[in-house]
Amino acid sequence: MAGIKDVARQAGVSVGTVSNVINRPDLVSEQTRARVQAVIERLGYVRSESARQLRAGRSRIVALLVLDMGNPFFVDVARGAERAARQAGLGVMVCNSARSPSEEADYISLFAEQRVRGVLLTPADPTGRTLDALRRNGTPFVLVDRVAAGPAECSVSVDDVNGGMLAAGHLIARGHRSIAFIGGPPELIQVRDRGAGARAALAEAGLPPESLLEISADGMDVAAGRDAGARLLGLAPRPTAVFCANDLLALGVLQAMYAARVGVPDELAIVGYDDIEFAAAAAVPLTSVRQPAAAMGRLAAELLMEETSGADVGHRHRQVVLQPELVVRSSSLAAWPADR
Amino acid sequence: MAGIKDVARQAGVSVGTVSNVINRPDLVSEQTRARVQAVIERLGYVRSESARQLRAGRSRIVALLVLDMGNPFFVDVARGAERAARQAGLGVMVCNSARSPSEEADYISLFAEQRVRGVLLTPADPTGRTLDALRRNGTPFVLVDRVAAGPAECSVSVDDVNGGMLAAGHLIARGHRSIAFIGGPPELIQVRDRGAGARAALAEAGLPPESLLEISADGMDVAAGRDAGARLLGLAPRPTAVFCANDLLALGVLQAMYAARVGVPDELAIVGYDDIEFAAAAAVPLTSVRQPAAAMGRLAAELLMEETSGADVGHRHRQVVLQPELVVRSSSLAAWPADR
DNA sequence: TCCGCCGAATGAGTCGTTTCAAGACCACCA
DNA sequence: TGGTGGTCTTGAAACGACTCATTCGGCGGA
Repeated sequence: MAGIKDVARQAGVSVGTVSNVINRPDLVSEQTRARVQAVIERLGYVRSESARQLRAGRSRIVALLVLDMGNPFFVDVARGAERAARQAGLGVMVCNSARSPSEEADYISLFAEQRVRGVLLTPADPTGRTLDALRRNGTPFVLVDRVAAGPAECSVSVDDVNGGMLAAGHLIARGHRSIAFIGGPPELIQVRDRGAGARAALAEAGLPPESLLEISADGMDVAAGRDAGARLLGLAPRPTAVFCANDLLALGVLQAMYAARVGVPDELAIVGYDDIEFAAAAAVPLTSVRQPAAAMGRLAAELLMEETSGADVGHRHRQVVLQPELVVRSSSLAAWPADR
Repeated sequence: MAGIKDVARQAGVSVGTVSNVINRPDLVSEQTRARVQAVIERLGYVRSESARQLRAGRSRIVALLVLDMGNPFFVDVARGAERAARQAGLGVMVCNSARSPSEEADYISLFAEQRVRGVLLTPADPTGRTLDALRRNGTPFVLVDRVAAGPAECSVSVDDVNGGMLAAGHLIARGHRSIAFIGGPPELIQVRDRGAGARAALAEAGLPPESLLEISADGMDVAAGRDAGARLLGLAPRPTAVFCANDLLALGVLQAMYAARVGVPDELAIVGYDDIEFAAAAAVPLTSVRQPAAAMGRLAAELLMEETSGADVGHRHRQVVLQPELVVRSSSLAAWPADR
């Protein structure tokens, strides 16, 4: 494979000049530039990124380490981050820790070897060892979908309490007075926050706390939702609406209702959370709370680039909190409450 | 950041010895090794991948360029490829061309700059310019989910004709004698092959060709499926079963049936294709034809590594064709045909 | 003719690692 | 004592591009 020296020799100039043709064309005379360009084309010369990096001391790559590549949410985060990085001439390397602390640690050391510009991540390791490793070797990072522990670190997250308020508020506005909240394992902060938001919405509307019936699912997947839906069906005065902490739970509930021939939304309104791609594809398109995933990715990348840009003036570590958005579809639009 | 020279100085040995401690520990005496290791730990030394690459002339990274990161199929391909590459000590860089030939071309030149070990890709550019670029600069590649044009190239693909046979054969075995096939735009080879498989299954069962009613959707998404489902509902003797070229189409049909209160599977059986993650999460869990996505990724990576391994002995370019698998769920299991 | 200036081109030095021929040291045997 | 073999260690030469102080050549003005 042709190197810069081959180009220089064939064009009859020095390597320095070839380098200038590529990186600072204004320093080179018109005709020299044309001649060198021609040789570059002819030889199919491609510069070696590793040599550039070695010289520059750091790479032009930002790492993005997500919890689950299969989750459309993170795919959107990746898209947002990629776009922002591209505009700044940086590449994004997307990696998947699959919620495994050991894979996460593997990737972190890979990143260190690669001398990446910085890391955007949602940590999988609850002990925080991952972040310590980054801090130790001085790799800049931005937390995604988590709030930073202290003011010396950047993070971008979403306001889950408000998300819960949006969902429950919508159901209340549609006339529902008895609402179930299907949450997953209560140790997940996100689930707790969404429930808290729902309670706040009830209180704000002047409804008694008993109007919200909390059902705890033993997971955050479709099967758990199906189980919870079955339990819901067994209740004597059945709630007229259900708010699920997650779209998968909502899809599970929908399955249970279909099997029991309970009409959605007329006999039971459903609101999910996350607005995953298939929320709109469900048998009854699902009303859901959308997280601004692409914006998170973009902001995270921008914070990182601000921190690592040459212009050292004034990067303040920030903890950005974004607001979710309610996407209304058929599953919460029963005809009757509007009629009353 | 500490370099190998700092380690050497502090440990009182030469850089060569430090390198040996890291890469060929058996050449170094026990006590020297321990001393050097201690210094490495203390200084937090991390070797620079770019310097290694520069020396080695090529990187330890395999690129995977997929059509659509949002598609669970490709996520599985990525997982398979990643696992195989990991075992061989290589990293995988997953990139998303989003079906755009220009983005694809951008990535190809990025890969060239990075001197990647090889590329696994599903080309987005129908003109084949992408592959020419790879051939020109001698980057080894393996086609994924496409059949190679000639015997001088590797590919891993899936037998779509057989997939169509499996789907239609299943419906025939369940007693259906009038089946609709909802295909997407006919210029897609995959769609044509799946339809051809379905026709072959009918012929094999001795049914007349009219038993298969072909409906062409103007897309491969849920909306197109909903439209096709509406058209299906308008038919006078309505088929008792439908085979969709894609799970998204099938979900769209399911939506249309739910809205029209046509029972699935009792009044209409549905079979999809791809077995995407949400096939099982649909209101009626969807029978579907699963593509061995992870196996494709693994095999593609293995073919590439065989080609690029130092052991030059006998890599024959191969075109591997894998077989799909039918996953039966509720959407095709009506009670009645079994009873007859 | 000499000086100074300017744009253009040069080429040596540098980045951090791996590799490899050569050297140092020791033990053993003849 | 000299030779031989073996184990460790060394130091210098790559790898390919970028940078920057230096040089070159030409030109105008004194």
